[in-house]
Amino acid sequence: MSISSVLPSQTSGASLQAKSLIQEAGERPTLSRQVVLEILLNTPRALTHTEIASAAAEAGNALDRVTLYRVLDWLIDKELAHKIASEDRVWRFNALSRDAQNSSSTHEHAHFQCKYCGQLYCLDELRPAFAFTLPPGFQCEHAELTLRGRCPDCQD
Amino acid sequence: MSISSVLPSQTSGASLQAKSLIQEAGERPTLSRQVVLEILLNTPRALTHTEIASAAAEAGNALDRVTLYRVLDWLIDKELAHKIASEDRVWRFNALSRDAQNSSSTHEHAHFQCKYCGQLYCLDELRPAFAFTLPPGFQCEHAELTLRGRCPDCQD
DNA sequence: AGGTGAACTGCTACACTGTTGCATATGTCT
DNA sequence: AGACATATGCAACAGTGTAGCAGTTCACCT
Repeated sequence: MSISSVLPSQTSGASLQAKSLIQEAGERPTLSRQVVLEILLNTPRALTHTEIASAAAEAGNALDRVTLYRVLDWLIDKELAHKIASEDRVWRFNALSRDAQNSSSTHEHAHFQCKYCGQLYCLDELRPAFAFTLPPGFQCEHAELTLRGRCPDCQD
Repeated sequence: MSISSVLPSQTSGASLQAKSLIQEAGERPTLSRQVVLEILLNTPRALTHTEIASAAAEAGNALDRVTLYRVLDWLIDKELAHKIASEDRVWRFNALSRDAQNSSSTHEHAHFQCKYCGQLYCLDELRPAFAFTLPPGFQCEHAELTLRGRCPDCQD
C-alpha cells in the first residue's frame, strides 16, 4: 500500500468527520489536528510518524516534525487515537473508532504485524481472552497480544 | 533491584557455566562473551544494554558500547540469549535456559513488564494458548503475549 | 471590530539507541 | 612461533523522540 493511497482529500467527508470529532470533544479543530486525524481515519492500518508526515506533506499540509509529535500526543490524550509499540522501535498510530471510544475496553484489542513489510493492523474484533496464573507478587492490569506473520499484501 | 545485585563475581560458578555453555556451542569463549553471558545468567529479569554495560563496568570488565551490541547479537544468534522489545523502545536481553534451548518452542513464552519501574520478566511457565480467527488473508506464524502491571518490587 | 491571554506552531538544539567502516588486537590452529 | 580468521575498540553516523523558546494563531470578552 502506497502512502498516497491513504491520502485524505481536503474536500472529502473524512475531513468533516475529523473536524466534528474534535469539536465534539470540545477542543480546537486546528488545521494540523484535522489533517492528522483525517489521515488516521482514512487508513485501516497503523501509521508511523514518518508515514503520517509524508501523507500530510503530499496533501499540501506539511507539518513540522515536532508539531506532529505533539498533535499525535494530543490525539492520544483526547482518546481520538492510540499508539502501538513494535519490534522496530517505532510507534505506530491509529484512530480509535467511535465504537471503541464508547467502550470501556478502548485499548483492549489485539494487533497483527507483518514480518515481511512491517505493517501493523489493529484487530478490533479480537479481544484477548485467556486464563493464566502469575508468579506470586505480580499483579496483571493489562494484557497485550500481538500476532506476527504474513499480511494479505505479502502473499507469495 | 540494584545493578550491583546482579553483578557476577569472577570466581563464581556462573562464570564457569557461561564459559562451558559457550564452549559446548563450539565457539570462542572470549572474556567479553563470558562476562555478558554471566551477567545474563545471574539475573532473573531481562536487562537493557545500558544495564549490562554498567554491570560489566562495575565488575571491572568495561566493554565498548559497540562490542556489547555485537556480543549480544552473537549470543542471540547462538541461541544462548534472546531479546524482547517493549514500549520504551529499548531492547532487553535475557539468557535462555538450557531447558528452553532444548525445547522446540524456545521463544514461545509470555513476558511481564512492570508499568511502574519498567522491569521486564520472562514467564517461562506461561505458554500463550488461545483460539482466534484472523481476518481473511492474514497468516499467523507467531504470537506474543505481554502482561503489564505491578511487579513484586513495586507494591504499595 | 479590537484587545487580551491562552494555546498552538515552528525552529534549534539535544539525548538516546543502535549501526557501519576500519584499523588494531586477540585467539586458534598448525 | 607464525599465519590466519575473528573479535574488539574507536569514530562517525542515522533514526526517533524531546526540551526550550520565540512567534503566531485562535477564542473569548469587552
